[in-house]
Amino acid sequence: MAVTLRDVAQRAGVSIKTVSNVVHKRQYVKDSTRDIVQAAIDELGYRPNLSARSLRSGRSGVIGLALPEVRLPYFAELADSVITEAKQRGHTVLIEQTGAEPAAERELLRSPRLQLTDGLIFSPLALSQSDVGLLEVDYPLVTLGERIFDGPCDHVVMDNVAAARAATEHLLEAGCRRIAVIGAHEGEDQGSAALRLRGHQEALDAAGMPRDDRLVGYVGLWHRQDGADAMRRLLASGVEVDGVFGMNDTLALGALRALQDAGLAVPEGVKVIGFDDLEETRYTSPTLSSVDPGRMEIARTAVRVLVERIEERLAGETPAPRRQYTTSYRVVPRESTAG
Amino acid sequence: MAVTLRDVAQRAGVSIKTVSNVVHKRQYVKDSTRDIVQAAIDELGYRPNLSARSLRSGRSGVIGLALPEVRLPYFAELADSVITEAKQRGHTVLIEQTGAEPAAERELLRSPRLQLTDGLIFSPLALSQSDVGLLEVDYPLVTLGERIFDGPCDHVVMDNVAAARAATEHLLEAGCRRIAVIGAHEGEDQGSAALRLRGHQEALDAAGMPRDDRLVGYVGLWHRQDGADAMRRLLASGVEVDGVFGMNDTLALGALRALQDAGLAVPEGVKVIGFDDLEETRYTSPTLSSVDPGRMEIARTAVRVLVERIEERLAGETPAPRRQYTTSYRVVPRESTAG
DNA sequence: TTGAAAGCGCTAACAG
DNA sequence: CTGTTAGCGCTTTCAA
Repeated sequence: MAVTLRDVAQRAGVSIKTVSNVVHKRQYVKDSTRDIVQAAIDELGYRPNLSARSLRSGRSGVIGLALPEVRLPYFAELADSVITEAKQRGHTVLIEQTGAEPAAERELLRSPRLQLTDGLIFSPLALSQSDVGLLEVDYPLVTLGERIFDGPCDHVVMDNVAAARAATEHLLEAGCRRIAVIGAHEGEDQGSAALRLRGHQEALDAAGMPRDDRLVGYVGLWHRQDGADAMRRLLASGVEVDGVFGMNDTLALGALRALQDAGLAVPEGVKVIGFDDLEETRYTSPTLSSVDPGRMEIARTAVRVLVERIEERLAGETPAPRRQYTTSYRVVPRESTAG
Repeated sequence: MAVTLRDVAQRAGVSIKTVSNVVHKRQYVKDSTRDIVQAAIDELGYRPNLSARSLRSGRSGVIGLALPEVRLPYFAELADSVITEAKQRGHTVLIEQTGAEPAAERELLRSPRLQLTDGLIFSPLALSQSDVGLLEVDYPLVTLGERIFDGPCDHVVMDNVAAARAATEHLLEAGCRRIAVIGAHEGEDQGSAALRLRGHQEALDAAGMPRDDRLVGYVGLWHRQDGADAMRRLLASGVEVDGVFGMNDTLALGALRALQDAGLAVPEGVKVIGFDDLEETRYTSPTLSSVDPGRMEIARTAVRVLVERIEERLAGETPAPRRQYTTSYRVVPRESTAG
């Protein structure tokens, strides 16, 4: 079966401690000994048993990433960034999908499935302030997004209000006066949808433009289909529209499709901006203006903070106070808001 | 620190074996005992240490999934399917990205990073027949795709030649006579690109159409940009085109964009079909015809076969012979090949 | 610079 | 039905 430290030690004629020292590239091993041991390792094809190492040392080198669904482009790109960053730091990533279901999100945090993970990066969609107690867990946890403001854990967040405000300001500068916003959630007041809606309204207010409820497109999820459906309903209602802010790119692309189906030219008749700066926005027709939420920075920060917590914990230090990290965003103008 | 079986046993006044029996929902536990133990588990918030369980039992409940990059939509959707299917069977998924680099793919198979994984689903891009020896590993391994025909492991594959042939036949039936194919790899003869090119050519041959090298678009990768660039080169060369087969949807969407930039109407002037049936093909403008490669079936089969191998191995059975599984495909006509 | 030995938390064989 | 106990492979004092 598997080759163990003991096998290598026997082959090399040394103790397992010495082999362990070689494996971990520790000093205090005579060069000649190291060579002999290394040769034995290579011959036998020794690979450390990570379960045993993890049991003994208390760390597995695996971090968990919980998100709604990886097939949604934003989360696919986020997962990519997290995996890449984690690899840099010698960690692998285990992915848990919550399907954006509140029950699944709540269960996840207590799930034994995470037990061989050193810590968790969690992008909740459905949790709200009332679930804040659930975030009191006995392992390192970093949350992403803005659902939970005052959780007991570190938190990486983008300024959704300001970013959304910038998106709508961009449409205003492009001359739009009847701006629809697609992606609102009925009755929500602290999720991404609520914050982006607020930013949108702040931009309108600052420009002295009236808020018009008929220009708010409510949706269930933030998929393409939802964007298309909401846009169709808006158009069918007969309300006049010359600009659309999609709360994410997939919504905006769905809306774009609905506009084109209705014979409206983008950007000539209606201008459209999305949010997330997905790769595909560079290849649609027209290319889609968007807000870059600083995905790489979010991933990098989350992984860094999590790894710091893991190490702090392992060292038995008293935990530093929880922090909130705010990343930066920027508007990326493309064809859909040109001219 | 963490609550162990021993703690629970002490609290409940039973032995750890009994607690273990309760945790594993085994029979032969008196109801009254079970209740007491369960109460202790809940009170103490016991969660099994999976590292220890894994060390002892030889299985971690984690399967590895190695792919080029999750941010590529096809792989994002594949990962989603694999994760969903694995969850059904009580496994979690650890993702490794190879970045489509040969060296990374080769290293991965020997990497200790996979050591706490029960088995691996591997979607290689750069390995070739000469690397077949690398696939001789001492853990359960299932490969996806068609790079390696005669590997020593189970293999889930779609019939690329037939599927590509069907795509080009679809264009021929729609009346195309000058069909470009985008995505060929220079000098390759056994990867997806080569197989899909072959299928394309078979369709031309069967229809008695000439092969025209000027209609073959060579690319480096299969990203949108590559599709757009290849299409632009083709158009710039002055060759006549009335149909385009993109070897995957992102290539096709890049090409679509290039066609539209050149003022060509799709589908009126040029018809376009892709491959992968990504969700976004339903929302582009025009919607993109594609070939559904049976992603769910691929994922489901791969996970099932892998889990079977893991169990076979755990039971100490002599391994059944390696098998190849071929999944089904179908052409999905949409607006880009209509009329 | 190297060796001996304890034990991380759990499973399962064996005993009662 | 329930308890006892021997390791799984590794890390890590503590000695030598």
